[in-house]
Amino acid sequence: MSEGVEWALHSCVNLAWSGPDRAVSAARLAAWHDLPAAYLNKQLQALARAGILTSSPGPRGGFRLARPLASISLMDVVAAVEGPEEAFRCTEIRRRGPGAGDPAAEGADAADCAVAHAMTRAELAWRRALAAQNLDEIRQQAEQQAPEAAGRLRAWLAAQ
Amino acid sequence: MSEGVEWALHSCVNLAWSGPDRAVSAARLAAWHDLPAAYLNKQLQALARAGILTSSPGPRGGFRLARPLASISLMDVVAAVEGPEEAFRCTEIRRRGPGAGDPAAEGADAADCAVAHAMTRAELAWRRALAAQNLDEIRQQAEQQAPEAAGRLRAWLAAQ
DNA sequence: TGATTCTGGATATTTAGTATCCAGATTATG
DNA sequence: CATAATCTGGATACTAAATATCCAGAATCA
Repeated sequence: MSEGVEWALHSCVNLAWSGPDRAVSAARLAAWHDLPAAYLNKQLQALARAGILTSSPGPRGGFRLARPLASISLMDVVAAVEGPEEAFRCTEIRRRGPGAGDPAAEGADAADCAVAHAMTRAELAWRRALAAQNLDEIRQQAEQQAPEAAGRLRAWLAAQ
Repeated sequence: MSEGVEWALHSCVNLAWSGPDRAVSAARLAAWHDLPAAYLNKQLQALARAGILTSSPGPRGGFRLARPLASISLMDVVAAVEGPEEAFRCTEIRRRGPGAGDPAAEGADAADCAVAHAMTRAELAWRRALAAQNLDEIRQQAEQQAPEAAGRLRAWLAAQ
């Protein structure tokens, strides 16, 4: 799993803390946690393409949340950053070499590989668990641990 | 997820099909599905270190299952091949840059990052789903789809 | 004794992830 | 209108991890 997921999740919470009326540039979001600005910008673009953020160019431009945190699941963010591919990808080794069965008997509509089927089932459990958690829950827990976090971010943004 | 997981799962089922009394060399297991022998050997070594397979050198040597398929879960194999690290690893970006809170206030025993906590919860669901499935279930499903698979493998091994 | 095979380390190759840079388009501000 | 700030997307470079090969040593069987 790429680091971009961690950056994206924190950035979304930071955007919520920064308030609904201001856009925050990729450069400032990156500086807040000392991340590479140009690379974080790529992740934020992916979030914007996925409809999680909106973006606007120009002075006073930047990124902001496209919808309330409570309506953004971890799955939404992971899918936006990591893409649609499954972590386990079946390469159909059972169809290669002497172990490959009779191609005619199996045909194009052969049943799914039992190994791939089992791995996919586990991955679905992971996706369900991601979809069951939303960013507002994360924000609440983070605020319990550090109630001053939102205020510090807003103060720092105002001073930039 | 590395391809080694797919190879390892298929190889375990193939070892079950090859019968309990014979060891199969890495070279033959690899040839059966046209895999790189030396590299598959590395995965099999990992399975042996994890107690899933046993290995013996010399002529008539090779790998065999250390215990019944039904007592080997997908989680066992994935852990053996992929290692103990979590797919999502928290790099604690919240502690870097201006966004880092007062280090004294947080200290060494600071609460877990809310983002990491949520991602870990999803990963636990994945692990549970892997642990809930064993290799014998996979073998049974594969035999339903291709009842002749075990016989073909044994015949091919005998001809080697 | 010789052939077979695992073991583990060293090394090379390939791919994916990380990171930077730039030219173009858009927009706020003075 | 001119300037500066910012996103967009492509091109490119760098780094780390996965993939793959090779070899010397030890164990084992015939």
